[in-house]
Formats: sequence, C-alpha cells, structure tokens
Amino acid sequence: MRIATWNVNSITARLPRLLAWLESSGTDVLCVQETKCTAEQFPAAELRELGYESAVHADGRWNGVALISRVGLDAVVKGLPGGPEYDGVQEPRAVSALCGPVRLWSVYVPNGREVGHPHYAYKLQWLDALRTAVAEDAAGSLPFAVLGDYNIAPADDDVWDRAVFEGSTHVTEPERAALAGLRETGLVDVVPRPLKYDHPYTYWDYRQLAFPKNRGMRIDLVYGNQPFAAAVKDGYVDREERKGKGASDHAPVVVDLEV
DNA sequence: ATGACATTCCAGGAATGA
Repeated sequence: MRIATWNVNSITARLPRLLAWLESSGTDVLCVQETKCTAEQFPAAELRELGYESAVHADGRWNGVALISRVGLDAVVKGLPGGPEYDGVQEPRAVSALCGPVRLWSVYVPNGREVGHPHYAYKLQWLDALRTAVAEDAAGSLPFAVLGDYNIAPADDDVWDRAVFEGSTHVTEPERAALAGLRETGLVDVVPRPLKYDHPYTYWDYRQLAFPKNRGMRIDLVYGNQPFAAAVKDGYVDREERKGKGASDHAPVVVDLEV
C-alpha cells in the first residue's frame, strides 16, 4: 500500500499534475494540503474517474485539506477536535479517515508568520490540540499516522542553512517542543530518503533558484505510531514533482507500507 | 531591498506563504 502527503499549493492550479502523478506513482492514499478552494470547487469528479474517493475539508481561498483514496474512505472526521480559532474561525486544517487498514490524518499546521505574532501563538495552540486529539490512536494497536505540512523543521539539519532561519518561525524551540510532545504520544518521525543530495527536503522556495541550488527545508512530515512504523518498507521525497513549470513549492513524500 | 515567486479574489493590488 502506497500512501503520500503533498502540499499542492492550490489543487485547482495543480490538477493536471496531480492526476498525472497519482497514476504514475501508483499512490493508493494521498493526504493533500492547501487545496485553496471551496468544497464545491474540489475536483472530486475528476478524481472519481481515476478511481479515487475524496474527503474534503475546505472553505475558500486559504488552507483546505483532503484525503484521496482508492482503498476505502470511512469514518471521516472533518476539522481538529478542540482546535483553536484564529480571528474567530476554525480554519480547515485537518481531516481524518479510515483508509483500508490504516487511520490517517491530513494536516496543515498554521504557519506562524513571525515569532511573537498572534499566528505564532495560534500555531502552538493548534499543535497542542492536535496532540490531545491523536493521543488515543497514537498509543493504539492499529496502524495510525498523521501526515502533512507541519511548518516545522524538526532539527537544524532539516534546513539548508541554519543561520538564514535564525530568529524566524519553523525552527524555534517551542515549535520543536510541540513536535516532541506529539512524539511522546507514541508517534515516530518516519524520515524519507532523498532521491538526490543528502537531505530529504520537501519544500523549496519559488524564488532565487532555491530548488536547483537545493536550498530546501524538511517540513512535510509523516508521524506514525508503532504499528504503522513497523509496517513501513520504504519512504522517499519525490523531488521530480518539484521540477518544471507549474510545480508546487512542496514535493510529495511517499511511504510504502506492508499491511 | 517595501524585493524576488506563486496563488487567490478580483480587476491593481492586498493577503498569504515559510
């Protein structure tokens, strides 16, 4: 069973690439972030033609998450239970479902903008709510994983130049402590292998030739519980999908399971 | 360097991203 997570940066803009990639990669379940569409605009019909069902949690131009599966999509949960509000609304940043033998979450963790910004406090609150929401399944005996754009580089080695990120979000101690808190529930960081160079970066800025210079970050993560991690046979970052015109600024992270 | 680049909504420019 092949599962993957990919921040597509607009599923509408990425649709031709998404459909082609689903077929060429043979992905069974894809966790999507930043759909940037309403639920009505989501391309469920095009995906159904390829044999995939969709669970969508989206409300407009920002955020939006989905699960796309051809191996079942049951017991769908939309939204983060107990999640905080930003500017009075619960943004669509989490969706969960049972996909065949494994329960998966697709999450889009708030960016945080700047250290000290209200969005940064919101990011930490959101991660705390995520920990509470997944704790029971994380400690359970069924395979379970939380995949998505965490907007945090777990270690200094996960950014191309630590000095460049000094004092900015994505690398601060409180953000990394929130990730450690998630791991304390029983989740482990399933680190993919890079297909080129020596760091499994998953994001490269569109500007200043960041991708060809491999100035990237590893911020798209697969956090699985012990039964999930034990079933992992392989994992890699599909950097080929970051190439060329019309690419997202994130590459898919692919994980193969033997379940 | 109030940037770069891409996307959305909406009609030139703001908002967001990391």
